[in-house]
Amino acid sequence: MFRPVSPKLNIVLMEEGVLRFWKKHQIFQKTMEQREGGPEYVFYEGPPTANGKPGVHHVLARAFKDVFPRYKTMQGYHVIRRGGWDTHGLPVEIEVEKKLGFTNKQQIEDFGIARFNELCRESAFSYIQEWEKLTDRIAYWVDLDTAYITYTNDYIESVWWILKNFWDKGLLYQGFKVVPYCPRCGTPLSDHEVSLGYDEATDPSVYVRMPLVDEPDTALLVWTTTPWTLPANVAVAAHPEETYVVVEREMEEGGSEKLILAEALLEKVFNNQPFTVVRKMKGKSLKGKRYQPLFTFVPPDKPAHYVVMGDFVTTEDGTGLVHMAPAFGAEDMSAALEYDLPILMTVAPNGTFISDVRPWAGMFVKDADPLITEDLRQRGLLFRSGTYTHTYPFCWRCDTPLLYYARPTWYIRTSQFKERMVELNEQINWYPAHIKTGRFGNWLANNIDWALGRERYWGTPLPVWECEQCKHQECIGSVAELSQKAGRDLSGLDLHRPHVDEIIYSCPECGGKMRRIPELIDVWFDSGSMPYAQWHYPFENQEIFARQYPADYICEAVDQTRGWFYSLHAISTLLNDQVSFKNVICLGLILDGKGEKMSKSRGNVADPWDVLNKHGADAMRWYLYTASPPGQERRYSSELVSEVVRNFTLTLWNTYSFFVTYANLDGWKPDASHLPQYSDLDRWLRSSLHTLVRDVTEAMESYDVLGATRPIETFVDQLSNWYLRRSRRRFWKSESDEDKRAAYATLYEALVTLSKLLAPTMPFIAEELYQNLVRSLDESAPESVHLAQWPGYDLAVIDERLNREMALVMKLASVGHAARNKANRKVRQPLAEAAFSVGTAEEMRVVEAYADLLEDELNVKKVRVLDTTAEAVAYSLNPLPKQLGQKYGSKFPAIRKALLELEPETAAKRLLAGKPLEVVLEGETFTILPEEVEVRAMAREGFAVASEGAYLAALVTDLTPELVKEGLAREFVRRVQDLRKQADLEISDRIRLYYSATPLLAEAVKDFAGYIQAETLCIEMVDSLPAENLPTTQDTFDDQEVTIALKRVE
RNA sequence: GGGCCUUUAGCUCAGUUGGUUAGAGCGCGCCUCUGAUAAGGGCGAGGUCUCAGGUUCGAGCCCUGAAAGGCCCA
Repeated sequence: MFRPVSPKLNIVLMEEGVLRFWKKHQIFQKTMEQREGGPEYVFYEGPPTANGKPGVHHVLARAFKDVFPRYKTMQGYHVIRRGGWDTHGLPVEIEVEKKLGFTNKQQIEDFGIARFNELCRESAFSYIQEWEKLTDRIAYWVDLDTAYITYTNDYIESVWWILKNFWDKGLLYQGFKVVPYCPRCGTPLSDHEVSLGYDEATDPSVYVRMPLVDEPDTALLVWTTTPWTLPANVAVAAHPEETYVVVEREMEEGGSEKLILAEALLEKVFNNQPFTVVRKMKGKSLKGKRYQPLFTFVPPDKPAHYVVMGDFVTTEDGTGLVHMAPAFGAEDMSAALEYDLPILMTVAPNGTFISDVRPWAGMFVKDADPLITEDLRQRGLLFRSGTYTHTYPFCWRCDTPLLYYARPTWYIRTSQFKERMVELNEQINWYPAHIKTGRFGNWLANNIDWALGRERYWGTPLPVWECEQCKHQECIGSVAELSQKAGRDLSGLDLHRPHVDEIIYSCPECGGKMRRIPELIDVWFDSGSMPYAQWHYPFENQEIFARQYPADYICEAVDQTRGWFYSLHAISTLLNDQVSFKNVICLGLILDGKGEKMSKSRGNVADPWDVLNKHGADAMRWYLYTASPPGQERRYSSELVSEVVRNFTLTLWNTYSFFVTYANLDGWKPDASHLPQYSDLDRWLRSSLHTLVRDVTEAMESYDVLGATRPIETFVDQLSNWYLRRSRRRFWKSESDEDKRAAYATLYEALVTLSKLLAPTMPFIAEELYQNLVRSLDESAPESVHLAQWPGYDLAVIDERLNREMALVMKLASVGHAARNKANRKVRQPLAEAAFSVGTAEEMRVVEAYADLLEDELNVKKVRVLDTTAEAVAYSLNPLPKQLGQKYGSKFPAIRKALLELEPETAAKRLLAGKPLEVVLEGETFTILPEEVEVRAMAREGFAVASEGAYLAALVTDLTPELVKEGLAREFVRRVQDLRKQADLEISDRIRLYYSATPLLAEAVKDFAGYIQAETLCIEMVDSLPAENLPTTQDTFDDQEVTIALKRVE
């Protein structure tokens, strides 16, 4: 006996039961233990940070991460599914700062780095329980107990080892570069951090006059969106090849002036204001022209304030003359190096003006923009001011506008490995494929050195020590090495600030004091080090590492292209000269129901629990897998998930429930020793099933999640709405014959196979089915579907022709139903005949072969092929372009025309008889084969027909008295069945029927008594109403009245 | 300005190496079936496949250009 299954499914209760089962029997642990010794399948967890609540986008990533480890486990692979947590970095610091109400770094220093970092350590896991709960509920099987944590000493030590390796190869260097810099956080940002924070910004748009020294009343017209950089101006750049003009114009305040700008921008700058072009010249003739500085707060220590040449100057915006402040722009800085210009540093690291800039000293530079503009206006140097909206980078965490700012910082020479990174990327299988050469490939091809240093507190310290006196530098690659330098055992040392900073040793060169430099490293370097650091490699676990590197599979959202995907790839390339992951699914963003991006900052993050508590994890996962290709953006809402439940889960569940109900009634059990006598329908279902297994397996092998899920939906639909609907009678009939056993065996095989195919994607319902269908009968079977073997398929069972034939039969049934509808003949009324016309001789054979099935489905006494000679239909030919076009190319239109000009009746009959046609074109004879032309029947008037393409169904709708009575009997049965249901009878309960009916109906009931009794499990029919009070129904149909009562018989 | 992606029914999406009649689900209206079903079936309304060129006997699909939206980068 199978455990009885209600057709009503409470998904959430079912899933919670399965969760308890997994926990009680430690199934997850067993999936790892039982596969030990099997081939390794390597999965890397991209570590999230648990200092915020997990959202739907995390469910998306975790759902996709989960699929392949489960699939591979079922194939016998050993998959270590180690979790991981990213714990360092600004996101954590900022949360703590918020809690403490801090707004700048000095407050942290005052508070104490040790205390601050302790709070960071706690904060990093403030939502750990939420994460664990959600991970558990969605059945993302990842080992959180042994998860790697980036703040542990072991992890940090491995990172140090990697850095030391780079140091030894000369790949770490300290540079002075203009970097995107967050004045609030007081730290430069890496490029991938910058890329996280672009947003629309409205900045001032300021046109400034820079009067020439040697030409009275003539000024360079310069445009900028950052007035705050003007006090640091040292030069103006012009493009050597562009054409510049001197224009003369009247000033609003009286008098006239001459301005120099690029010719191409005249209209943009002056709009409709009048002006006269005085002179034209190439940009290079401006070279060296001196102008009066706008400000003199910081006196330059080198020659400055003249025109320089720059190829980077464009005539898209502005005036074609670019203001240069080397401290605040990368191009400005390179021009400064080229022309030996001074670098005026007017801004302090906290983003405020230094005291030399007297009027605005201490003011945040962006806040000073309007004051500076006003100052210029008052001095007559402002030509025009307005606003300019463009995309501008903001700090990805605190939203402060970034400044481009010259800072000393540490770099990794990744650009030296640009070509190699591009080459190695060729080995990676990207899903979707375009990321490889597109977004990721371009990013690698344009690689610039990795800005590694961070002037912060909570992170992996850069292990470089420097001598106070002689500036000698050393990189430390392990705790042991540091202990040896320090001359004491430091194995208990916390490798964070401020503790590491306290380790001071004497310089081997000069005996001075070696102190650690203040910088931390970019947190992305932490996560990119996880292949090594998660095992504390190379200090421990060298063998495990060898087996667990590189990864077979990783999966994250597309925003990790420049994040984790890059840091993994860069570190692996520089360290081992090989890839660190072989296959990667790169997920698209998740959007809300309106199609808008979900993000913490927008506050439209849907709570995954809303759906989990209502529709369950399986449905949520399934929706995410099937909604759209993984790389595409996808919309998400509770309504979309509920469709999954209605259309897929419940269909499957009810098929399962049906099977269990009837199998239990019949006491059926799988019997491997008995070979079933499969019917055509069974053979078709098995052929479809094995085709499905083949297709799903192939899709899984190529990381095609959509291909591994959508076909299952189609199969379940056909299983339920064709196989089962067509097979119901086989299960109902009272005798247990060969045919019935074959039906059970077929349905059982389908359900068990489905449970395995669904295990990686819908782990709950898969387990539920498996436990009842397999484990309840066979104690020796694997304990869980997730420990079972992935199903194989039998090519001998796959019958493509059968698949095609059944597709045709379903099509014909559909056309037949359409014909009934048109003729207004409900299905309960039997009809004498249905005749089909099909396109080819081969299809005619199919109609005959499946006549029984169609008769039953359409409730007609006879199904046959429409007679080509005797019956009143007309034919037309449809030359098939696919066949004929490919065969005859440009002659196809002429051949088509010739075919259509043939006498259709004669030609159609030849073709349907399987004989070729001949057409003559310009003296050339072409032989047209039957399979190259489709024959279409057309209905003549007066027939109950429906057609679709080449397929036509014609119904004989005349009713004999006998057919009418049979129809009435069916109506009667239906009323009885309704009554049984109302009376809450068991399916197998026997009944006694009492009825009273108008004469014609009464006659029909008597004539079809045997049929009625068999259908309704009635042991006796009484042609009168009972005295006692019994479940009763009364109804009128087809001009007949009836009252029915029933009594359950023990 | 550059790179990548997307654009097909009211909504969410399919659409095989190009094949003449572009599909499904949801929603809507009408009809129907049912002792597995929260369902199923049929019919209908709803499409200039974003636009313009080109290649081809034939283009939703290939090529060129444009537009709109998105993501990323300057």
